[in-house]
Amino acid sequence: MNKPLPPASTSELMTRVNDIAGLTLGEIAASYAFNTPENLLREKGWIGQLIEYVLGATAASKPEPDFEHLGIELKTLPISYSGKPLETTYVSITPLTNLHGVTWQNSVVKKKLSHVLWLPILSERDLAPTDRIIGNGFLWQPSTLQEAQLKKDWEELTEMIALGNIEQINGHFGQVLQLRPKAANSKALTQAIGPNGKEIMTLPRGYYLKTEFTRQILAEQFGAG
DNA sequence: CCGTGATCATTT
DNA sequence: AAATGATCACGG
Repeated sequence: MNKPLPPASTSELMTRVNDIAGLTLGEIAASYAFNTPENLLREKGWIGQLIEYVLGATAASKPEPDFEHLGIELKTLPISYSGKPLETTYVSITPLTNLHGVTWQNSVVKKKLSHVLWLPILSERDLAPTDRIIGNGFLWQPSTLQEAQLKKDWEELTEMIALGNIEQINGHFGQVLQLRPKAANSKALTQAIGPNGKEIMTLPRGYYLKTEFTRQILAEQFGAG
């Protein structure tokens, strides 16, 4: 099977999304000769990469929306049998230096989350990757309230980073957006601002959406209860 | 090392 | 069980 081309329009993209709903990852992987691992221990991003391929995403490994010409970011969302998110959702790497002039409006987080294609995947751990089931994908843009929540957390976290307090931040900061390590391992280091503006080296961090936030997005789309 | 794709594993 | 911290693969 040839590599899928980028969808020409949003409606074509959503047609493809609807076409794969209900299929297992094993079924679509077989269609595209995509290797399927026994587990995700060593290929944690496999599901996202498979879906990107099948839908014709273009911006792999680039800090751009997955569908550049459509301005849409693709996020797979692992869900439980009861339809709740199983994991937080990675958004982007966290800038730790050169924060002068950075605002919510021009932030990478706002840019990334401005238009998202959520694709729930029934992904309980007792299901092998090949047996996991693709759900109903949908387009989403943050509501006024959601954006206000994101903005508040982002501004608080960014201020702490800019004031040299990165080492005080842990995963419990933020109502909907949190900061957590995002690195190869705990020995990876990157430059950051320390106390008194002194340069320090610290673990690279990423922005993540908490599960309660994505649970609400699913509830709005599919109905609570 | 950075940034993409995330989930695993341990702690609470 | 849920939340936080640690980790895996890959292209550049």
